Amino acid sequence: MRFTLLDADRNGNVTRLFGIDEKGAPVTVTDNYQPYFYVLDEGNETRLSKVQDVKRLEKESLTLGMEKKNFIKVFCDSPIEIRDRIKHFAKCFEYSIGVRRKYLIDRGFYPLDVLEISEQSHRITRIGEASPKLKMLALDIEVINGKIVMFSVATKDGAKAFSSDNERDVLLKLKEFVRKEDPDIVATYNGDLFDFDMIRKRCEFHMLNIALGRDGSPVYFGKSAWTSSARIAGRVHIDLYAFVSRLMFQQLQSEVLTLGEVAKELIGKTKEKHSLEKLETMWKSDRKAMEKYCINDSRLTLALCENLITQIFALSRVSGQLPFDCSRMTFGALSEWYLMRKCRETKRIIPDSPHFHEVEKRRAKERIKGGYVKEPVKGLHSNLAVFDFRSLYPSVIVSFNISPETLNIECKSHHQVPDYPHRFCRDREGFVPQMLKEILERRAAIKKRMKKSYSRELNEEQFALKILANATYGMFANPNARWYSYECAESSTAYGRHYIQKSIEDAEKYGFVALYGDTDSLFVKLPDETPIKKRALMFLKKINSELPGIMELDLQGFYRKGLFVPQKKGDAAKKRYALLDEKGSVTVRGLEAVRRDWCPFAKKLQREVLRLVLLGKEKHAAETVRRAVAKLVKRDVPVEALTVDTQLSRSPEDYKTKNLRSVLGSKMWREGMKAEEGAILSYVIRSGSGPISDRADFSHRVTKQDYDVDYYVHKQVLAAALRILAPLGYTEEDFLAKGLKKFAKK
DNA sequence: ACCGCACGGGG
DNA sequence: GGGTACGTGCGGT
Repeated sequence: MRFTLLDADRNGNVTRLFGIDEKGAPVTVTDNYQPYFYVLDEGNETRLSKVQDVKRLEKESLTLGMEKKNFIKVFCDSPIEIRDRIKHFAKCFEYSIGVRRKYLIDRGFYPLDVLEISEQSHRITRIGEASPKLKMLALDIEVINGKIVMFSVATKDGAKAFSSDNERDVLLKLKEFVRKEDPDIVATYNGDLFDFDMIRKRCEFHMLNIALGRDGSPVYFGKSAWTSSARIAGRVHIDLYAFVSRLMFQQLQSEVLTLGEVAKELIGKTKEKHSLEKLETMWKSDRKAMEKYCINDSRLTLALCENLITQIFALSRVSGQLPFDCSRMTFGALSEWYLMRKCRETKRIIPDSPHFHEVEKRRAKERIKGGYVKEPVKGLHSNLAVFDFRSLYPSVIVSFNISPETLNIECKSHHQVPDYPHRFCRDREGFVPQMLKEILERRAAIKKRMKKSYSRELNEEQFALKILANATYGMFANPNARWYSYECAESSTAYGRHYIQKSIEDAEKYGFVALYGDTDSLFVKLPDETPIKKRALMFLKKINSELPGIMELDLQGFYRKGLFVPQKKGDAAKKRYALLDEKGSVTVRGLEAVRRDWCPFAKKLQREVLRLVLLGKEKHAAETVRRAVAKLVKRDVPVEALTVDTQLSRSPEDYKTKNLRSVLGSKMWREGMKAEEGAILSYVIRSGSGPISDRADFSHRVTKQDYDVDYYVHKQVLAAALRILAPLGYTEEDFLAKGLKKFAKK
């Protein structure tokens, strides 16, 4: 029998593999697997064989650091436990790798591999790869006053919703729908932290067991220190928010990762955003409209999943991690698992995770100096060229052989790190640079093929490789990482700073004005802001002829306009700019007031101001701000546009300080409304004096006559607008007409 | 200026 | 599979 591997879990020494067969039917295969770990062979075999619960020993030769060494493979059911018992006399390795993952690594199985299970021996062997057609279902729930009142499911055959005042019915119907569709993939948007968490809580309340698993098991939750994930046995739950927020956000223009914004950018479809109050009203008065809203959400989620699943699969194939896991990983974890696979394939010892006290020690070290930032020349500029180093840190690591085992060792020649005593061996290639070089070469080959004939699969594969390559530096700097190396991280950024600074100097010598530079990128214009293309290309050629190793400067693009906002004093280096390209589309970084404690009125104004400024309509922008201020002062702005939703992260009495949430929450208690952890409060600031926490009131009982003009003018509208207009020389005074001055702050 | 706390997504 | 996010902005002192 043949099947495509989609997921796996483990119970004791039995691993269950989930997949689908050639006809697309679900398959579960079990395989026995005896866990083990390694001990450095120091003549301690006899002693090891006497340790209780050790099942058997084997000898193996593996590379550790730069040398081959002899190890004893210790088979036992619980490597961590045995290791604790013997660590006083044996040097132990590979005890800290979860069995489910170690199984796949040892067997050499990659997700989406086609595996064959022999009828006679039950041995599982790898046959090839597949891109299977999978049954996908997207799920979305609606919650009113803490109860699940509605859900919708979307599949390729259409979408439907179910709602009822009886929550039990909703939950039972949900189970029925999912089990009837029997999807391979369940897609949600924030299902790990919201939908499935909510479903679990409400099931507990009703004492229901909602068995969504293919084996009849309920949804179960993988806990990690700061997040949790919802697993469904036999199906792959893809939480698109988890994926997008960890691995995709850098590719996105949008700085908020709401379903609406992400879907708009990736699939060109979006959703209407309703306030919580609106939803409540809909539930009371127009359930059909609410069903439509809910169905739209699950449709969007489905479309987004269809769009992203091939990318997730590409990451899975490259990193060797299951789609469920790799769609929830951070860059660092992904690259670590890749290296772990490669260790096994090249017969190396896989480094273990550091222990807590070791992590603490690493954390206590001084922060590693980061990339170089050239403060932007603030204001609006014309005719810009933007350069960036192609994969700066990966190319530095490869070019200078930066790896823990090549650091400060005896050798004939070495690379000397600028401004640091560290040196890296030049004679023999280190493990990390070797792996990285492989990734970069593989990616370059794919890009070459793409130039001849573009395909989506190739693009997704090169993107997966890019993620892996870019994560390598972060791994050196991450105290939790197996390949952590303070010196390697320090050296990577030192080389990075050296070469970006040098390229800035060279650009200036070449006659450009260097407007801004950050880590690996460089923004320039000509002094008279004349067209720049020809000179930029000449400059690029010159620089690249001088760069060492595989380092290379790329032309990122030409822009008609660029607006730069300087960092506040003492602020960490952060990208803050907006660009207008030759086709008229706008790129924004770090400027937008996207936090949810900004009211819709201020957010909308800021977007408009930015658009106008980039189009060169600065006066028009200023006038728009003035009009917005005047409208606020005339009390002509609807309360909804000033309403901010906030969530109680704990019960009101548990807040340690007096703040807006604690005050509002207690107010609710006093008035007999429940305000528990998780409650959403929609508030508007009333006029008056004293801290705003005292003046925040529930939006439904605030009218246009009550809102605090001063607060909304200064803390919302002008604060948002001035982020963009301040670098152009505007101050608050410019927007306060006579008669409004009394609202101005001294 | 500093400090403590909360935010993100979802409803 | 976690004993640990993370970078930042707000309000209060």
